[in-house]
Amino acid sequence: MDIWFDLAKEIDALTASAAVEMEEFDESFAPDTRMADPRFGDYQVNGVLPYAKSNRTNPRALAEKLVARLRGAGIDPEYLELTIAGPGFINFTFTPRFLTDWLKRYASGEALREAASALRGGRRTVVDFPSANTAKQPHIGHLRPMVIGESVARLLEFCGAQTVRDNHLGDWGTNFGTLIMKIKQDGIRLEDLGADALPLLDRLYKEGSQLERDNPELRDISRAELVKLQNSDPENTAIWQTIVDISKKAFERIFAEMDVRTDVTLGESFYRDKVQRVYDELIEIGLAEESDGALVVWHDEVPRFSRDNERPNPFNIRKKDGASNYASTDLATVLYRLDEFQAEEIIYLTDSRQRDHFQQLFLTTRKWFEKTGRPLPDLHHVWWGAILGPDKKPFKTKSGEAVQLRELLDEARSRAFAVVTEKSPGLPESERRAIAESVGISAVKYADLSSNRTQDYVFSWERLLSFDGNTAPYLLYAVARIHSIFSKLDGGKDGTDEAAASPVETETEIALARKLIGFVSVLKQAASDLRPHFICTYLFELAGTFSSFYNADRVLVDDAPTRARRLMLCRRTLLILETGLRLLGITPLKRM
RNA sequence: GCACCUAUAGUUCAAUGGAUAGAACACCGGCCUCCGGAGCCGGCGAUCUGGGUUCGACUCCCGGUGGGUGCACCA
Repeated sequence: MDIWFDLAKEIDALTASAAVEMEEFDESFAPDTRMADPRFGDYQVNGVLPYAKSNRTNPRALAEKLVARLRGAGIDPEYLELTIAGPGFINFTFTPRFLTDWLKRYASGEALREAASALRGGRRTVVDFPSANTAKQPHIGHLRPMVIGESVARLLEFCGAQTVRDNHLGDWGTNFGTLIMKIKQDGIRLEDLGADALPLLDRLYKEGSQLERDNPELRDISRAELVKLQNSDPENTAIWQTIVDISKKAFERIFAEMDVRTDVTLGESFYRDKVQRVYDELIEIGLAEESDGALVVWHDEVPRFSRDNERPNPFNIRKKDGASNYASTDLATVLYRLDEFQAEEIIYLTDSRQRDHFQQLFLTTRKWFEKTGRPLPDLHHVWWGAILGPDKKPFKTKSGEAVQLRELLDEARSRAFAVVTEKSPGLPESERRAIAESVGISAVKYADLSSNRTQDYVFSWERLLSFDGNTAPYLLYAVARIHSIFSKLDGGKDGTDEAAASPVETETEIALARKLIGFVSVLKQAASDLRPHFICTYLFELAGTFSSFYNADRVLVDDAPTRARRLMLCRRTLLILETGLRLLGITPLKRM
């Protein structure tokens, strides 16, 4: 029997093929393999229960037969034990020998990555994030797209996807009309602004919008400025370009601090000459039609997008003044990603408020590509809930403004510095600063990742910087602690040979080994649901399982095989913890 | 008004239709001459409400209640 990597998949396949050869089963049988409660085993096959029910046979007896067949079908009893429980659950438990061999087989980051790369084997995937805005200072609303997007991209890449990380910059919207109007009205010379340009632009836009609310006739001026921009008017284009450059620089600084990487930045403006083709095609195939002067797509089969609604909500792909909007550019973007990147999958990361937009985008794209004979990439919208303050309302400053990202990160650093100084007063200040930098940013990221993204979560400095509980500091500490075990051994070398390690033996060793091999299933789940919190939950549990082991079983003992296997468990825990943290976009520390 | 999301211990979060609903914080009680005490072990304590489907429901369906969000020319 091989040392399987994807254990659930192998068990599922083995069970299915055993059943195929039995007259008691037909094709409708699905093993339904899943991770089991450790009390019962490592994996469980539950599919016998519903199958027996629909075929009116005794599930327990059926399970007995299936297990007998499996025992004769290549399952090595030295590696894997099968038992039946209750009404017909089949439990699979890997033996200490298998656990130990698995740990020896998947011994490095490279080995894990290589094995995992089969999960998405080269799939060409565009990850659309973090889609920053222009003319706006980075604020807390930009946190989740960066943090969740980076982690999702890393998860996919670890699983072997070939990704293009595309920062789909919001650089072509109606807001430029307002902004240009205000800039001209105030006679502002952007080239004189220097370093404080972005906060000023942010303010100008807010003031401009307010002016429009007070004087509706200004909206026509703004609209005219936007149309001029879209028609390549040199003056407006120059203003626009300056604004975009200022914004990009500010965001690039934040990306660097947050360790967010994108491959390309193809903003909405990039598609300005590509929307006409979309209009033409959608009109030609009869998908788009005029409504109140705008060009729209109705999806009558979905009640809330249908034309006979009380409050109609069509997919508006061209405004009545002829200008494009984000629906136009998003459609052009899908086509570009298909033509240029041969995208097989596109993943969009935005907050929950854009769910309707993406649903309409996906419906429209599907009909459009079907009619024109194009392959349809898998389209996914990865969305999330809001960050709430202690009062359970959206997290804001005391004056009701959005919290600036710069201020948030600075506060994370200074709070982390205070904590690190309290815990490790002996370290030199420069090192405490460096640790605080990492702990602070990691803590903010981890808080954002550790709960199910579709839920709102409550932001609390105290909790996210705590060294107890499911937090970044706790996990970073667990990593540092294991590093220290090895740094004490002969200058970092443990002087033992893993091949000499005997099979895991004590209850706590076995529990830890089983937890470690469970990483693969968790990785798969996180990558297929695009939910990083599965990784967080797992790492936190792993750290706890390790603590129990480390407390119960002394590592540095004289007996060589025992010492070797316990050191191997330490090394592998470290490997999985560090691998997992990196998948979250967090760089582990060696000392803290 | 219509639609979507959501409701789990005192609090913050888990739980691909599976076995006794898990953690952490807080609270209470134990352990250890402890390889980093930023430790280990245990206790207390919860599925908003009413129906339904299912061998099996926190999970799926229907009706309430509370909270959030969205409803074309903003992105």
